[in-house]
Amino acid sequence: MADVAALADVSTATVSRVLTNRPGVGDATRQRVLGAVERLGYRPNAVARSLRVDTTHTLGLVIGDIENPFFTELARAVEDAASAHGYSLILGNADEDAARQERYVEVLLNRRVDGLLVVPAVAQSDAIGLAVRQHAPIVFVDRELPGIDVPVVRSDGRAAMRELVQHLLGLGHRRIALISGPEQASTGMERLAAFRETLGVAGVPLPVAYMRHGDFQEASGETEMTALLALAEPPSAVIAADNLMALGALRVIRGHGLRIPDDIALASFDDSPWFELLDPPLTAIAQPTKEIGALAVTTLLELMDRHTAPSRMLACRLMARASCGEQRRSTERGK
Amino acid sequence: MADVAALADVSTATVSRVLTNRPGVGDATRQRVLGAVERLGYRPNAVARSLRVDTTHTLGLVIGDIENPFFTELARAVEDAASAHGYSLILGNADEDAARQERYVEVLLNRRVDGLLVVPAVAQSDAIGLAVRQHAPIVFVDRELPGIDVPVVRSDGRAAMRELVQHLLGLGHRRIALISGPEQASTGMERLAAFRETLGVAGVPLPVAYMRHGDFQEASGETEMTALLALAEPPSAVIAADNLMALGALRVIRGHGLRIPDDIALASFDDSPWFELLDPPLTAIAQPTKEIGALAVTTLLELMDRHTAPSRMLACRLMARASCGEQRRSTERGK
DNA sequence: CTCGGGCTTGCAATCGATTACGTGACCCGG
DNA sequence: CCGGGTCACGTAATCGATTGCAAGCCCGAG
Repeated sequence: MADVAALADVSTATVSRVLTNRPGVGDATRQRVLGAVERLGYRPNAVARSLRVDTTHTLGLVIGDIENPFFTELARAVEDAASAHGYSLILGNADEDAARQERYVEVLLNRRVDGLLVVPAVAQSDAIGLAVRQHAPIVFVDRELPGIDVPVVRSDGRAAMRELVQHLLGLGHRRIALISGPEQASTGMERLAAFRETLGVAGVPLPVAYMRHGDFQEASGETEMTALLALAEPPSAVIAADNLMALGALRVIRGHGLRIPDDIALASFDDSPWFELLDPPLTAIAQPTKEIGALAVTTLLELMDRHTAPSRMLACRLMARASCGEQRRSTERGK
Repeated sequence: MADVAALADVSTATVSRVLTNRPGVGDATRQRVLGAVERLGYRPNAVARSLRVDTTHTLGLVIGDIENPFFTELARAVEDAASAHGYSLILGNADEDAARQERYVEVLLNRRVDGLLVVPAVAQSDAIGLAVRQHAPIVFVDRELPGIDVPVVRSDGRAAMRELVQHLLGLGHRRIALISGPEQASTGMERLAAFRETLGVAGVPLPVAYMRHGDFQEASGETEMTALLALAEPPSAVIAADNLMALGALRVIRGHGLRIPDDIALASFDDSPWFELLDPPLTAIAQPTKEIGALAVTTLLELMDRHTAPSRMLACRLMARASCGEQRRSTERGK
């Protein structure tokens, strides 16, 4: 910057004023400065600027598992929204691991991100607790943490699960199993609770063996589906609490040579573009991922601005296809 | 930091030494400092540190289209590798748009990332050209830019395409079409060239109408496949140059009520976990995405360290499945 | 007792910007 | 011709760390 100033024969203060479009610089001087900038290929040092103005124009996003299409779509939506608001995004992948999550939260806060979006991977987090006490702007996405009071942006898994179960009941299923998420994940718990509740209200029995816990990974979908098929009385329908476990479950079903939906019905949380290309197309609950991401960013910006922001919940959509019986005309088509 | 120093009754210099694990601090003092850090919930300011030591421990990644599963997998691999080496990752999505790409490169360099990974989206880039002249450490991934001499890490699309075409020829196909990428993308061109060449060597005619240009997006796969089916003599086999276009093409094939592979065969660049769950499972060329990402990072680190690094090319693998005829025993399973 | 050397610690410059405040030039009305 | 106001620009402090240099201390050898 000093070089630019020297070449343009002004002070660094003036260079700064030109580069930040501040008034109080003569037109001639401005041109001279811009010329010098151009000639020298000068690059303002955003690090120094951040130090001085105490703002980095950067947001942080810590997600549970970047392998999971739901999270990658979320990351994309967040990146879009952030960039639209002039913010860069630093991405952290916790890999559903407590230590990695803590480390990332620390690192991002040390980097002085202006705000932090977190999909909490584990039930407890000292780092987040401390940060919240220090009034760091944090918003939870998709999941929440008990006892930590920050805005949450997520979809209504309870209503969605209820709708899906009723859909299955309506198709005549009475032996319905659920491959749920880990106990620590609030989303997993919520979906399980809604599942039990809806069956209970309908007076449909629910054997303990029909409630399985996976870890949101493909392998656990395989494991749990295998266990279900080994039961004396296997379920007639299975719900997977996320798309990776659905993928694993599907593999096992195919491996056993079973037919969908005649031998067993399958439905999944999280829709995917290729679900409708399967044979039969897979029934799924579509989360409004893009909206969640965009809303998470605006909520975070609001929190940064006003020091308070409301939690928000978005509705899911049931994409009823043929994988649960009674071929229905599916209503959706691409986008 | 001053607060910590005051509380521990030392100078900020000593606090710094303790926090960076430098020798020359007495044990008692060290403990006092750590205690003060703990009590105050002190967070070192990485921005200030970066300004002083002129290194941010951050890498930048600008990818073509975050919507594309290939790139998200790449991003994941890069994030993994970066984090393993102690670096954070700032992610930029150029959306296959020249202006956005330029903007991101500028922003990331202004942020003083220690190194930059770019999947060049367009044929020309002033920002990258300038940066390279200024000796910014940049590595290209997957694609390259003519006239700009930086290390490139990518897979061997030429050999892969050759193998795929020969596979199709071996299955008896003689009317083979290609839905390629845009002319600006080096990968698109390379795949097209290998396609023509292999057919030429085999003496198989290639109508101009069989060479279509998409833009790597799903919609263009639909468009081009529709055009191919409308030909007087439609191809017996179609290759899509990426998985999104394959998805679009598949939609159209299904929409026309055609059967794979009897009516038309389909193969794709970029494998996906769900390809083998389709009916019939889709033949694809699997790129070593994880390896590309990891190698890109190590290449970049090498470049940062030694100011020079070689380009590297990795081999693809043909996943021959049933979508091109003659059910073969596929050799792969999972990852 | 003195001196040198090793260890611990503090002082102060530095990284590259932003910005409050001050200063001089110029204009204009009275 | 003078006072005040406006405008353009420079001076220097500041953000929060790191680090070269020097100073103080303690200890043992001579």
